[in-house]
Amino acid sequence: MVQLDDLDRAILRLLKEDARLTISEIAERLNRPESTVHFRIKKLQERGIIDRYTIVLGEALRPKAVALVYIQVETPIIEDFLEKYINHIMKTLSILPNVLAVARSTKDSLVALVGEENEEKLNKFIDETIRVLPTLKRVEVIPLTELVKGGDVIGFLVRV
Amino acid sequence: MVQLDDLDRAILRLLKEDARLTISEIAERLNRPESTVHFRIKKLQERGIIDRYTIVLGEALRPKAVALVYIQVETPIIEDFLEKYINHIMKTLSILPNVLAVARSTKDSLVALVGEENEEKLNKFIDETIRVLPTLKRVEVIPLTELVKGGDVIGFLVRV
DNA sequence: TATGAAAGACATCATGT
DNA sequence: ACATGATGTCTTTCATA
Repeated sequence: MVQLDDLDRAILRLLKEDARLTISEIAERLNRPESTVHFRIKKLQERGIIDRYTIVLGEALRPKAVALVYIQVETPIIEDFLEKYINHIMKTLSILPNVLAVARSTKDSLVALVGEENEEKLNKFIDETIRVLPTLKRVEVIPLTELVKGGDVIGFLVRV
Repeated sequence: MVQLDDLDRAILRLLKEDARLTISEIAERLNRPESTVHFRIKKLQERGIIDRYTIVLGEALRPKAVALVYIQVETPIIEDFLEKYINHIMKTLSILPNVLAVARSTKDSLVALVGEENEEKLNKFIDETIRVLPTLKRVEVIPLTELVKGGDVIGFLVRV
């Protein structure tokens, strides 16, 4: 369904590294004419393969302590309530600036990626904002001490 | 330590949404001269606050089924071995294209974000590549069914 | 640090091979 | 897919406040 040839992939890889490369620079590196590179990029954008261009923020603005928080809620008698309650928690967490990402997991659980300046503040946040939520069955905190792959994902997620 | 004024933040927010906005467009939206906006962006880059420019890949290239895999290894007698073994696992996983991110957690655990076309392939991958690793104490799979905040993080992480 | 103006570089598009 | 050229826009630099 998604047809990409070597040139498309090469262009995407270069833009992923540095989206500010000029068409002429890309053309030179790949030994292709500028007009071709321009045409390909235009198509990649139109096809939605390039979704958007963005910046990654540097260390200075990234939280130093991050953790995944797995939240499982108590299963009520009425299942419809569970759905609404989980959605409510997710929306509530999403608003907070130190909640970098929120994802639904199973029927009765969700995960949040949280960040703070340091460990103490992070734990304080988890204790005072998450653990206090009513009718939780389980809260599992998975600290992330070192990012090996996807190392700058925090710089991508953090807001200013 | 990081001094950002309102103008800096406004510029960063705009670039985060769309890093291809021209200086003149940004200048117009913020009612500032182009040269000022140019100067600020230059400084933000020099200070490393803007780390880099990149693209987010669209739905077509994103894995449809993603999950966090929490991996805890058996603690051996010799602690030095634990360290080396965990590093080895992390490096091994990092090479794989459907492993989107890898992070160290505690002394004896790590987390991987894995993605595949569909659920079956994802489970197959986890079973055949992760669960088979020797001396694991616990493997916890947390499927991510819906990303509420940070929704395009997969498009940021995925490689071509 | 901020600004205005000027010069050069660039993307974009049309046309044709 | 590639080449070329024309056009308007953008970035970058610099002098000045």
